[in-house]
Parts: sequence; C-alpha cells; structure tokens
Amino acid sequence: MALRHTKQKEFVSRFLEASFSHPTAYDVALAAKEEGISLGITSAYRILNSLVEEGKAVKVPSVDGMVHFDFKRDDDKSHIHFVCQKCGRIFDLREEKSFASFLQADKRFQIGSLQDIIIYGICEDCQKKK
Amino acid sequence: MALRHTKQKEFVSRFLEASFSHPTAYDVALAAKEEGISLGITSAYRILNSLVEEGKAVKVPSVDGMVHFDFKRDDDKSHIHFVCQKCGRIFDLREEKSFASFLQADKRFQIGSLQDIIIYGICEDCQKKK
DNA sequence: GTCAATGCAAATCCTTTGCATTCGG
DNA sequence: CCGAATGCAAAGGATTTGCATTGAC
Repeated sequence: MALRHTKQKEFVSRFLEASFSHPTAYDVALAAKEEGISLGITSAYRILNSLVEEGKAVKVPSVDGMVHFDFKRDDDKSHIHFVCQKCGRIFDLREEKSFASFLQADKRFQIGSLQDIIIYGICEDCQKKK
Repeated sequence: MALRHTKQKEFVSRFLEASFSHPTAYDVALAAKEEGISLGITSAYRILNSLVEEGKAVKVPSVDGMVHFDFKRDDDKSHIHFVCQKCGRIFDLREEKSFASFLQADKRFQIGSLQDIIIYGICEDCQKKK
C-alpha cells in the first residue's frame, strides 16, 4: 500500500511552493494544464487537501467563497494573511514581533504558523476607490 | 422606499447581539422557529448579509465550509476569533494590546475591529484528543 | 499483475436569485 | 393600496463521492 509518486502530486507540491499568489484548486489545475500535465479538478482538491493534512500547506478561506491554499514556509519566511473584503485579494504581511510573542504565550490555542492568522479588512486600493 | 420593520429582522438582530456562539444562517433560522417566529433560510441570509453591510456584524468563514456571523461589539468587548481546524468551534480571544498597536500602525490595511482577525489552529480539547 | 491514483459524472452542501405572495406603513 | 420583505423552488458555485480506468511499482 505504498504511496505512489505521480506527475500530478509532484506538480502540485512544486507549483504551490513556487507560488506566492495563494491559488485555489482551480488555479492549480489550470496551471498544470498550461504546463501540459493532466490534472482534473477532483485530483487537485484531493492532493491539496492531503498537503494540508500533512501540515505542508494551509487553507485560507476568503470572502470570495473559495478556499485558497498557501505553502507553509519556514518561520523566517512566514507571514500573516490579509484578505480584502472588497476585492478578495490576499496579501502577505511580513510581521513584527508582537504577534510572535502572543503565539507563544497562550498554550490553549495551538497555532501552526503565522500563516494561520488571517485578517479581514479593506486594502489600500479599495480604500481609495471608496 | 422606507425600510420596513419586521418580526424577522428584529429577531435576527436581537438574537445575534445576545449570542456569543457565532451562529450560521441555519442556526439563526432554527432559533427563530423555536421561538415561534417564521424565518426561512433565504431571509436569514438576506438579513444577516445586510447587517454585515451596515457594519453591525462580521463574517467569520470557518473551516467547516460555512460562514458564521458575529455581532460587532464596542471596542472594549471586541475580541479576536480563533477557529479550531479540527472541531470547527470558534473561540473568542479577549486580547492584549500587542494587536491593537499593530492595527493602528499600518494604514495600508484598514481593519474594522479585532473581530476581523481570525486565527486558525487547534483548540485545547482537540490537542488532547491528538 | 496489483492496487493506489486519477478524473469524469453525479451528488452534496452552502448560498443566492427569481418570482409570486404577504404584510407594514 | 404600494412596494418592500418574505420564503418557496430553482439555480449557482465550490467541494466531495462513486466508480470505472489508468498507471506506478
């Protein structure tokens, strides 16, 4: 019952690690096809969800009604997510120490990484549009 | 085109303000029926969404695939949300000053209240279950 | 050859929309 | 009355499941 290595799994891991745009399952499936790799939406979801279960990626539920995925990075490359409630874009906030100290203080709530902190608000561009 | 005052709107506002359990639209509709007030799921969504647009409530997208709602409270009663990635329960973190200072520091990202900060992790109970 | 992985179609679930009915002002 | 609000049924859209086929080992 050994896990099998497939083109699809390999592509999804590689693509997510190289991506900083928080893709959805559809984004990943589309990117695969553009690279000539067959990848159905079903398999995209299955592979992405298994990466989350393995702790290699995090889910970012957005106001657009879709779950976006983000590769989990080393502490020094980790970041807080900011989701704009108007345009739905997701920004990375490379963050100060105030959060880190909070994370370690409260043992009741186990937080994997800064990337599991999501702030919903209005981004700079959408503030201007008013 | 005056807005009309209805039993349904009145119930939803009152229920959400009194509730600290972050109900979904289904929870609200069910609670209405238990109190003998007719409230379809469609209207529950419509009323809750209008409360969000009016700035009286916030949406909390959860890992359970549903949007939960929370009444927006005064600053001194505001709080950060913690969503358990295993059981899906939502906890209120009544929070230190470290976050508040961060909120005011960065003008690029406009955050309505502490309640728009959502942290995803594993809650105490689920840590024990392992 | 085995059996895990894939991917299509269908199912499921949350949320929104269309539209006829109800009811507040 | 008027038209906004409700709520049913249906549509829409994201995600999952069933199952026959494919392909890794």
